[in-house]
Amino acid sequence: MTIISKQGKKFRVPDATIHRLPLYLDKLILLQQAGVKEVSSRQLATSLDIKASQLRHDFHYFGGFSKPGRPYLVDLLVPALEEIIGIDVPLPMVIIGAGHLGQAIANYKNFERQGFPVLGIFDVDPRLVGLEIRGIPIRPQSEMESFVRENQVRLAVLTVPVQAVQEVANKLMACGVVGFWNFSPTDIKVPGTVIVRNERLAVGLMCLSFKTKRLGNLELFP
Amino acid sequence: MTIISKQGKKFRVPDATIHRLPLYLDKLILLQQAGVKEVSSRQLATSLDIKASQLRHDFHYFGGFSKPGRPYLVDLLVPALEEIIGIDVPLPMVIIGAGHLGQAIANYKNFERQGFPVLGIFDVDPRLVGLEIRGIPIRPQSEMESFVRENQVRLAVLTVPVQAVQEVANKLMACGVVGFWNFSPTDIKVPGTVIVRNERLAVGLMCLSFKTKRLGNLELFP
DNA sequence: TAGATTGTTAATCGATTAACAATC
DNA sequence: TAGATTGTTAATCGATTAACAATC
Repeated sequence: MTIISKQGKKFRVPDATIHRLPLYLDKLILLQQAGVKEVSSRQLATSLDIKASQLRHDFHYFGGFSKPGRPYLVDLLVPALEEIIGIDVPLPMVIIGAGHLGQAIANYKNFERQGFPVLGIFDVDPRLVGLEIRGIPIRPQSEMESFVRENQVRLAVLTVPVQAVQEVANKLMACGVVGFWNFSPTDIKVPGTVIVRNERLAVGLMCLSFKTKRLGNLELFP
Repeated sequence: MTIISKQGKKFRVPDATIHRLPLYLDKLILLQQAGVKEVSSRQLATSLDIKASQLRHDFHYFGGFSKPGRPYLVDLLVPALEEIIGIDVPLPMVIIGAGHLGQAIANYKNFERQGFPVLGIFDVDPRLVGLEIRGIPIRPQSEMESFVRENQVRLAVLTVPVQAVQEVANKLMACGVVGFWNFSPTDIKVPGTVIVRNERLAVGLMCLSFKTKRLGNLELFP
């Protein structure tokens, strides 16, 4: 659902395609680590349980990565996808809210490895301030704005209570933040120049409830 | 993407619809708490930033909840949606993996309130075993299977390392688990009689990267 | 060369939106 | 009654899949 221009040309990439790019990259990195040099769209698609034509269609948005007749070169495709996704250049982030979820995210080393270093963690609770998570100190919320400005942070993780989330987001936007990873179970209002990704965990849980409770009268293969 | 039969009739509910049901319920509970008694499809849809016809179309899968000419009654719709989603009856779960994320989920009181009590938490690390989270003790992984069997647990949260996840899932399925909330960044293989919900958090982060890095050359309103 | 495979367009499928009769 | 609103079907839109020429 996004319209972007690249090298002068304008085109639209569906959200569903954007969502699949990290999955492609993931599999390709596994192949690379296994020493595999070439992979066909069919092989890669099969391992992801999708159709090869969908994979090629997705790649086509970005110009294609091989020539007709030749499979993809893993060592060429990995950095190409990394650049497309944007993780070739680190995107530092701050975490607002040092509760259990905020701490869990701060503790997850893979995010840093994948290009998302946590520069700071902030909380209003004075009992949390001063604690360290993987060497990153929890700072008082009052220092958030100056910190974000000084470090030119563009991405913020929101793990604050529902009541606080809009106000926190407003402050952050005023300091230059243009992307939010929102874990609070509510939407935030932002202008069209800001990207929000909502992770409403409870929604996933309820989808599970809906489906598991119907397993008895589910028509599995129609 | 699910085919279910209800009262003899068979019909197919799109995943997109299932996903919206919790959002409807959420707004309706807010309305209920505010003392609102009636709400039209247009009001409810507008507050969720979707079209009223989509909301009515979604409701139509479940038979409709009002009569032509009359708006929806909040006090009638809330329990109806709760029953459809399945949270009218609690769905107890166990958490496998008491790392930071597992602990964060165990700590989140709202899941219990919404009908998903955590019966047990399990981990292989003897240093974690014996600790308590909200009164729920972390148990040794070796007790997982007997516990799941004895308590007839049907839903499991997987917050174990990638290498362990398939084996853990296999064991749990053998003990009667039919739903997985999988936070490990890998797919698990299950038969068609088991539901898996993958929460690959890194994917969300990469979508944010893709989009925020293109904000400069984004055609916002085409 | 023959078989395999990509890039790319066309066909199909499914989800969203519009329209409107029925009804309060 | 007139205006509002639902349930329900039809039209539209967008995403997935199939097909195939080009090419290695």
